[in-house]
Parts: sequence; C-alpha cells; structure tokens
Amino acid sequence: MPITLKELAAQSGVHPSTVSRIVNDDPGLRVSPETRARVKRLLKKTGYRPDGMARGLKLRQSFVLGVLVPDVLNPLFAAIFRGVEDAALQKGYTVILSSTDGNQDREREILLALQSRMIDGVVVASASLRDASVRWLRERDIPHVLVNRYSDQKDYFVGTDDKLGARLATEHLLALGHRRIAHLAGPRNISTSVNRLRGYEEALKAAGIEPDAALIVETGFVGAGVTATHRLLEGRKRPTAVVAVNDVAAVGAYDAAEQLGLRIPQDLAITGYNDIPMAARLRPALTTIHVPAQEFGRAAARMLLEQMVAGRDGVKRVNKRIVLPPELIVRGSTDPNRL
Amino acid sequence: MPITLKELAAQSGVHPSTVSRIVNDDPGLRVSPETRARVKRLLKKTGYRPDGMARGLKLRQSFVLGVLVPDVLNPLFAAIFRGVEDAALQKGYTVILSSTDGNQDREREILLALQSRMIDGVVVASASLRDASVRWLRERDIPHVLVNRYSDQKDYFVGTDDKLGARLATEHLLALGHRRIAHLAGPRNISTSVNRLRGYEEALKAAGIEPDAALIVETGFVGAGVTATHRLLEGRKRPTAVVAVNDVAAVGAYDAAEQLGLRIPQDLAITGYNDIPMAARLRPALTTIHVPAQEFGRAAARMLLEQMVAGRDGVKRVNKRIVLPPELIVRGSTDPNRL
DNA sequence: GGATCGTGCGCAATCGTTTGTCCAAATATC
DNA sequence: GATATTTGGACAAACGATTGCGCACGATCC
Repeated sequence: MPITLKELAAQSGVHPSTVSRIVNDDPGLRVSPETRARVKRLLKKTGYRPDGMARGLKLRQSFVLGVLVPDVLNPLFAAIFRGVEDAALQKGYTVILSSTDGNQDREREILLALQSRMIDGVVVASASLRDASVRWLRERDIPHVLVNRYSDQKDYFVGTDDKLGARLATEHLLALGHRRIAHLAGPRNISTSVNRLRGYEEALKAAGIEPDAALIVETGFVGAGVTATHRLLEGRKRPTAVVAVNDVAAVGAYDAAEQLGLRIPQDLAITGYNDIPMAARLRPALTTIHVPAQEFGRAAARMLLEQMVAGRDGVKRVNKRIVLPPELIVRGSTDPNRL
Repeated sequence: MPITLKELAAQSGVHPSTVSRIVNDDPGLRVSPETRARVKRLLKKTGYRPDGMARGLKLRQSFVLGVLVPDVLNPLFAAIFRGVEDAALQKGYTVILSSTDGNQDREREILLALQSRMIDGVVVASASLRDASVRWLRERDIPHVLVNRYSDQKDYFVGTDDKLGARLATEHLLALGHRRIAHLAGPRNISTSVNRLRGYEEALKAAGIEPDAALIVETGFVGAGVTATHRLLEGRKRPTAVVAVNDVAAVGAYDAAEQLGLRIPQDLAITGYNDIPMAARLRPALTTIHVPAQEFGRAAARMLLEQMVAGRDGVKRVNKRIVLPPELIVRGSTDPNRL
C-alpha cells in the first residue's frame, strides 16, 4: 500500500535512483534545482518513507536494537529499557524487548531470532559471569553493551560501583551500632552479587569485624528471599541487621520479619539495593542504594550507537566503561528517626 | 557473515530454489530422498536461518509485532507486554515495545516507524476514545488489537468489564456502611475511566444514593492523584471512602490521607484498580480489583496472530472481543478486620 | 518404437533500495 | 569549428529469499 520509489519516479518523470539520491541527500548527486524541488514536493505530498525491509536488505542493517533483560516485570529492568527506548527513538531506532527469565535456552533462541532479523546492536541487562550469550555476540561482532552486570572486563559496560554501594549500606548499619550484620546474597554467577558481597565484607573488615559465613546466605535473585531470611533469623546467632542484595530480596526479609513478629528497624534493620519505586512505599520505607536505572539505559543506547558508527567508519576508541555513582538513601527500615 | 541460500546451494550441488523449498517444506517440491537428506544435513551443520530482511522483503511481513503502551514503568503495562511477548515468542515472533507517554506526536512518529519496518500487527494498550492512531491503523488495514481500553466498538479488544469492576468496589464500600463515597476519576477521553465512573454511579444509584458532582474529581491517569484527593478531603462534605480509578491514583490518596493525619481505613477507606504488585505491599494493603494483565497480553497476541492468518487466507470471523472477569480483592484499606 | 506420463530439479522474475558507472546534451575552451 | 569539460540525470547490478513455470530424462503404455 505505501508508495514506492518506482512509483514516485514515474510520477515525477525521473529515474528511481534519482529519487533515492534526493531522499538521502546524496552529495554526489547533480540535479537541477527545479527537478529537485519537484521531487521534494512530491515526497512531502505522498509522505514517502523508504521500505525498511528493502533498505535493510541492501544496507545490511535494520535500525532496530534489542534489549535483553531477565524480566520486564522487575521495575529495575523496565526502567533500563525505558532509557534505551528514549535514546534510541531520538536517533530513529526502535527497540525489541525480550525477557530471558534467566533461561539459557530461551536466551539462545532469542539471540538467533534477533540475529536473523539483522538487529543492529544489543543491550544486555541479563549477563552472568562468563556468559555464553555474550561470547556469542562477541564472536559475531554484534555491537553490544552490558548494563548493570558484566560478563568479564572485555565488553562495553554501564553500571554503578556495586562494591561501593554495598559498602555504603553496610557502613551505614555499622554507624548505627550494628555488629551482627547478615547478608542476603545473590547468585554467585552474577557480577552484581559478587561485588556487593565483596563490598559488604570489606566494610565489615574495615570495622574490625570478621565476616561470618553463617550470616551470609544465598537467595535467588528474583526469589522472594523470605526463606533465606528465615534461615538467618532462626540460626543460633540472630543478626540485628541484614544487607539485601536488592530490593526484591529485602521485601522477602520484610515478610520473614513480620512472620516472626520482629519489628523493623528496632529488632531487625534492613537495607535493599536499586531503589525501585516500591521501596519508598514499604512500611517502614526501605533504606536502599539508589541506582539511576533509566540513565543506565540511555547511556547504554548512546554507547551502542557510537560503537556502531565507530565500527562502520573503522574508527575505534570510544569510552568503554561508564560507572555512575551509587547513592545511599536512608529511610525508616534502618533509622528509627525516619519512621 | 551468516550463510546464504546461494552458498548452501553451491555446497550441496543444487539450485538455491531447491534449498529454499526444502527449508520451507514446500509440499509441491519433488526431490529425491538422498538429495533432501544431503541438504538437510548441511542445514543442520551450518545452522542456517533465512535472512529476515530478504524474507521480509519478498513475503511482505517481518515476523515482528509492535506493542504501544503509555509507559512501561507502570507495572500494569509491563505485565501486558510480558504476556504479548510470551505468546509471540512461541510463534516465532519478536516484539517491539514503545512508550507513547500519552503524547500524540510521539505516537504518530512511532507508528510511522513501525509501518516502515513492515510490522505485522500492533497491540495497542494506549488507546483513547476516538483515537487518531487507531483510525490510522484501521485505514491501512494493519492488524491490531486494543487492550484494556478501546477506541470505539469496531476493533478487536481484550479487557475486563470496567463498569462491573467499579461497581464491585463501590458496592463493597456500601456494604461496609459507607454513604459518602467519592470517586477519583481518570481522564474523560479514555474508555476505562468512563466505564469505571459509570460503574461507580450505577452502584450508588442502585443503593438509592444520588451521585454528587462534588465528590467526583478528575486526576491525570498517571498523575499522583494526591492533589485531587486533597481537594476532595478539604471540601465541605468530606467523604468517608474513595474509589480510585486505578492503584496509582490510590497511592496518591494514601499520601493525601497521611498528610492530613487521617487513618486508613477508619477515617478514609480507599479502593484501587488493577492490583499492581505494590498494592499488596502498601500499609494498609490496598483493596483493589484484580486485573489479569499478563493474560490480557497473551490473549491479545493470540487474537492478533489469528487475525493475521485469517486476513491472509481470506477467512473472516474470529472472536472480536474478549472480556475477562474483574475480581474484588479485599484488603486492609477498606476492611479493618484485614489490617 | 512413438506418445504419454511422472520424476527431479533448474530458470528467472520479483520484492524496494542503494550506488558505481556511464552517457548524451549543453556549455566552455582554444 | 573541433575538442574538453561540465551538467543532469539514466542504467543496471546488487542485497537474499520465494515461487510459478518449464524442461530434460527415464519409465510406462499401446
């Protein structure tokens, strides 16, 4: 139904190639001002837009980006996507969003589909350490940027300093007088979890406290964290505070505390990570590390686009790592004065 | 870099067209079992996947769907998208997600981009009454399904019975003894708001109460609803309960109540709509109407795909409207027994 | 042994753009 | 007035897959 170059050419009495060059402002084209004006008028009138398929076939690019997240239902990833979308739209790109559910097979399937659709680049917010998908992208020279997690140090990356963030949270609890501080850790194969664990341990050591393995328990990243917290609280040496690897896990800790009749923060102080919208709405509100998720997405998209033009022009050396500062937000879940 | 049909043909000693027919299991193809086996072996070995661009150009379809939402950051729309994605992936489709921010210009821009990319169909969760975009889709015969809102009665639609849902919420408050029940209404140009308002009014009338215009105040759909609630509560005839058009608006009502020192539900009972994850986490937890958002998405995608094959085969008559039942979830924001 | 039929593929056009090359007419140069 | 240059575009070959049609060759029929 949309009009084609050939039809436009017939209507304006020139060759399709000439119309194409006018559309694309080809500097090598020599054409009389009248002809150019005539064709341009026709272009406006018909609202011509080149067929993306034909264009893509010829140019070997689609003007579509892909975003891989574990799950859009997690507000953190929704925000990252939103950032990518906004930056991409400005440059005329649209964005395919896919949830991997942490499933490697599903992720492979998605990547193959994206590849066959000639995706121009991929933002990966679902990377795990030594991730097969990331290796796959590298091997095929498909531009990609990792967000919030990384696979190893070789790739383009945007995120915060997770170790520092966890340190801030832990030091905040130490400053409030806590000594028995537990950690609700994430999966070991995700950079984010590993670094937050390190930050937690570093803060303790700096305060002269030796980390206690009995106070570190692993929870699924998306798993509620409620059973993990139960294990912690039913142990012999009950902690007075818990540093959760993220806000979702912290919510699990709230549930566990409630079930055991513990008051927050008097009996158990809790910190989260990410500052998802719900964090401020919990009662008491959750002390957490604010992460500029939407800005992550925007930065990642910009990096991806730069990388693509750089690759095309043979230039190298664009900024490979963007690390934004984490920020501690103190609320009622740790500080009784903010209740 | 990926292998092409021509290369496969050269390697297996047949014509590209033959390879193509084998890939697509063309029933009209007569080929010796040996040749077929040889080619298939090569296909497995090389992991051949047809180039989406070339395929799309020839077949005039992209195997990509579009989803238009006001904003992914709203969990309701994230869930709808997730449903679409899951149903689409099963059928080999990927999904472009776009947030319109309620901005008509941005929406037009997005639609043009989608059209030029030969999108196969669009799920619209951002429709308003007499929506220009929806008319645009209709004129171009682009398959589309409206979700959760509609433009007018002509289009494919999946949603709940909004009037009934609002009735349920209002009747629940009436049953608890409330008589001065306010309504935090949504924009008038969205079917969902209009129908919920009607349901609210119907319930009141059925109870012999005449709706009072002073108790109905409009709030932006995404706007906090906090100023709107202030206006309600500072009026001469303060309501004892408020029916909010959605959960986000209800959260605004929580804020306003808190600022005025009102206890929920004793001084002010509140109901929401949608049952977003945060609803159960508010304190007190929010009484709301549960909406199966993810199922909306799945159903919409299925409808869209059916519609597309129907259109191709010239068949008509597939189910045009799916209405799922709304369900009242009673929590502490209305019922003191559930605190 | 010639006509008929079925088998097993090959040929070539097509989808809509892009882009390197070429060419006729007009103008400029000597 | 013949040659060189510029102007203003046209031609055609890609990009990779799909699909209607055609055509050899061998087997079968009478």
